[in-house]
Amino acid sequence: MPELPEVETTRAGIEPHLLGQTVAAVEIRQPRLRWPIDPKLPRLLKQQRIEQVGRRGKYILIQVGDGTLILHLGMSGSLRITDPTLPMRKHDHAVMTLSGGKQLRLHDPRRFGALLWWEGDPADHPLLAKLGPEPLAPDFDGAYLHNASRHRRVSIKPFIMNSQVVVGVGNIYANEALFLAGIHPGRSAGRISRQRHDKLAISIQQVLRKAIRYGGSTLRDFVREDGQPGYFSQHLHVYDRAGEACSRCGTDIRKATLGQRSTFYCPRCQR
DNA sequence: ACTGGCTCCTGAGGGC
DNA sequence: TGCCCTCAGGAGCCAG
Repeated sequence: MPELPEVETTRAGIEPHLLGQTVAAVEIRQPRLRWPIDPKLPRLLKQQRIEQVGRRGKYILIQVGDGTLILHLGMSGSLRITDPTLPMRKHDHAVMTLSGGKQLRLHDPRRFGALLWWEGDPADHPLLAKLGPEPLAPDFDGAYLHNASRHRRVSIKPFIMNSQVVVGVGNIYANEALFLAGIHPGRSAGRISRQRHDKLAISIQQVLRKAIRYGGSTLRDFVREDGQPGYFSQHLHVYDRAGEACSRCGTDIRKATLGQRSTFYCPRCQR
């Protein structure tokens, strides 16, 4: 399930294949994603030169001459760079053929992803305008988290998963970061001290940086642009480890539901 | 202004 | 072997 590390792994993987290339053709095979793909997209992109492959939160931004292709992988999406002769797979919903001959294919079985066209500054797009800071940027720290959480009663886990608070932290890394910080996922965000928010901000950055180094986490279907899985899954301390011994104290990892999401934590290490 | 619940979708996995 | 059920989840949207 693509969170920031998986999206960044994908972005960095496709970037060298796209930069400076021209879009030769775009084929929409299944327009019904989270929002319908604009039928004009192939025409809008044709002959456009790819100038930048960026990222904002979990959105990949492919900037061409006249605008930006905004791409979200949802929970089951992946992008691959392939040879055009490779047969299409089920759920290959959109295909971009590049001037150099390779193809960029969007594969997304659950179709929670999105492929949108935007002319103008991507930061002004309604989906991006209200996003919180990037967790790996200097403006994200304990002071910010502490300030943003005052008088908020929501549990800390859904709080850090809220993209208006900070982008890119999904269920896996929220669980992991709270474990590293020793904070119980159900604790009210507004009742966490400045010092513990410092530790949480650092833990979020640590777990995301490390996951990016390992190419993200592959649980079910995430693959990199070359089809390889990510290798961070084996470094997860609590996620999907209910009943296993805590790596720090040996207590059984517990599973609970918080904000309709599976939550894993060590009842002894996390308070 | 917040908060929690619902929703989209398909495939994996478990029970019988 | 096959069928049915449950669960997984990003994030917009809505009601209270």
